[in-house]
Amino acid sequence: MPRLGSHRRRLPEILRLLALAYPDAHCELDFQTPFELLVATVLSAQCTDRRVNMVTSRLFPRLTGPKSLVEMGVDRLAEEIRDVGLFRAKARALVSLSEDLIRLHGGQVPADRQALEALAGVGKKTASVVLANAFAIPALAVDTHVFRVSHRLGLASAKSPEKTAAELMEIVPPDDWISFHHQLIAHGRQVCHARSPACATCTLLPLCPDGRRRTASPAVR
DNA sequence: ATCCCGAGGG
DNA sequence: CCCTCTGGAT
Repeated sequence: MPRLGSHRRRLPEILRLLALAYPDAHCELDFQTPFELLVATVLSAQCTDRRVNMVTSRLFPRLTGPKSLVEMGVDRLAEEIRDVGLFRAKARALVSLSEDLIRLHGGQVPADRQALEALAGVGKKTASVVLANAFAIPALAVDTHVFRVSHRLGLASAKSPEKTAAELMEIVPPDDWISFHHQLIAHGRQVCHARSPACATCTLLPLCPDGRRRTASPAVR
């Protein structure tokens, strides 16, 4: 069995195969404005995008901007978003977030990482999603899928999501960050599952150190 | 039981 | 670093 080269040699092929397998990978959250995406992303913690979209399809028609959420208040908002789980914490975060937007940015969502991460309830992950999908600014959010899949592919070795993001941004061209992010998530959801990855059907198997380990015949070890 | 594109607080 | 917040799907 031939050895796998360094990631620098494998990366272009990995990017090519991912683009081939997931040509339409994109943000699965429904939104019309940066503010709607920000709200949807906060709601998406520990919850499927499908469920977030069910909740926001009821919520968004009644929102004009952050002012609407402040006026709605934590308790009423919590009832509206109950189905996404963590609803009290998320309602509190969304109202504080809306107050921050009004106070600091005239109710507009800033297209700037530092400003985004300074908002209540917005961390690196949420900031990256908003930058990439609302403003088309290259960002590489490392969520649970990106972390797991990039490690299995041997593209990253850091133990924290932040350091993993740094490793990936070092080797992936900025123009590919957004699509790479969506493709790794699609792959993580559909094939490279946390528990038992479907290596047998994975088109990346020849390029994946972990997959080859998993599928190697026991006789040779 | 375990998982879902997290963030804040201790 | 660990815990908590939370409900629905599988």
